[in-house]
Amino acid sequence: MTVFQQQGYEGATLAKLAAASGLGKASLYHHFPGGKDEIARVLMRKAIADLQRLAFSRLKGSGSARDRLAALLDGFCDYVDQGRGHCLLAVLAQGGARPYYGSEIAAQFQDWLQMVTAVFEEKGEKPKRAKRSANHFVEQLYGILLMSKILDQPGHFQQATKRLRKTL
Amino acid sequence: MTVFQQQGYEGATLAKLAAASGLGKASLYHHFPGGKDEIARVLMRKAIADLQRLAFSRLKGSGSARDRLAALLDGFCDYVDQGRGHCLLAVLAQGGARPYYGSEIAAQFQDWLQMVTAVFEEKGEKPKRAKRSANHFVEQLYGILLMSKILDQPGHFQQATKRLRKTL
DNA sequence: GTCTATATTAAGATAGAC
DNA sequence: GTCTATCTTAATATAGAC
Repeated sequence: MTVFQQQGYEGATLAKLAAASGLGKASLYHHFPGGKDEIARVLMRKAIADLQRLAFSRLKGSGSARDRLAALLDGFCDYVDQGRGHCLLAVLAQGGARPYYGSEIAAQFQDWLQMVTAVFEEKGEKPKRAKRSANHFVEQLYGILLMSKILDQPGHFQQATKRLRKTL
Repeated sequence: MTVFQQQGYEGATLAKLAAASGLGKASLYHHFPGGKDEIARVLMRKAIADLQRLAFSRLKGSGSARDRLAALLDGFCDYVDQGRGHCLLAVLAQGGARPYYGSEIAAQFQDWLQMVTAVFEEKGEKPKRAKRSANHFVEQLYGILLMSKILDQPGHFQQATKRLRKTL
């Protein structure tokens, strides 16, 4: 997972994957006969499951709408290791592998956006505005993550997510 | 430029660069003796110059602070071809090539953030708050761009930037 | 300046021993 | 289930003709 997150699909060579896993290349093919493509696909589904479990599932908790959005934000921070890590879904959706994995990722984000939209409606916003708020919220999560990578300043992610938390 | 934007550093092979440029591989080495690394570096500096010229330089215009921020936003939309293209700087800052190009990119974004901060101070915001506003603004630009890639819906970029324009 | 041809290395992938 | 060894292809890079 780390290799794909940091190096992207093309940069994640079997040699690096073998080294990172502690196995030989042939052993990787024993577990993943489909090779690199299968490894990436399994990791993509794991990333979806992780992000669902750590972040978006927390919208279904008890608590107020505001608290559940805050819980989602906290879960996202955990998922990306407080800005030190990446999101594999964002990585795969941007690079040359997008044609192979993009549609499944897009469909998942559409689901998640609907979940967030429902929470903003709960807060009293009308459907159209709730949808805009949901888009804005998720865009902020990924905007903060991306700018933290670009600026490469420890603390930027924490400051920006703290700022976002206040606006909820 | 397009090949690097779409395929990332590792995915941008010399064969693809040759095909896209209409030259043979050997001709690319005539113009760029340093090979792929030199091509990427030249393109990175061109991307900085383009983004400066199309977007951030417009903060220095006449007009109100609000109008100049809107001009920056419009310039950014042009730079990324209304969401259809990528930003090479974001691509290089995220992938495996980050150790080689990241510091120059980070320094440039620090400069740009300072320029945006100054405009928010002009709008009457105190230094601390102006810095937060500037961070938030640039994060939104890149958050919108990234989410447009993830969702892959024509129109999402336009809708989101229109929404952002209203909040200025 | 551009090309063909080629050298060299690394990548993805498989065979078969243990 | 893991390994060494190997195959095939593709990648970076260069030589040298035109």
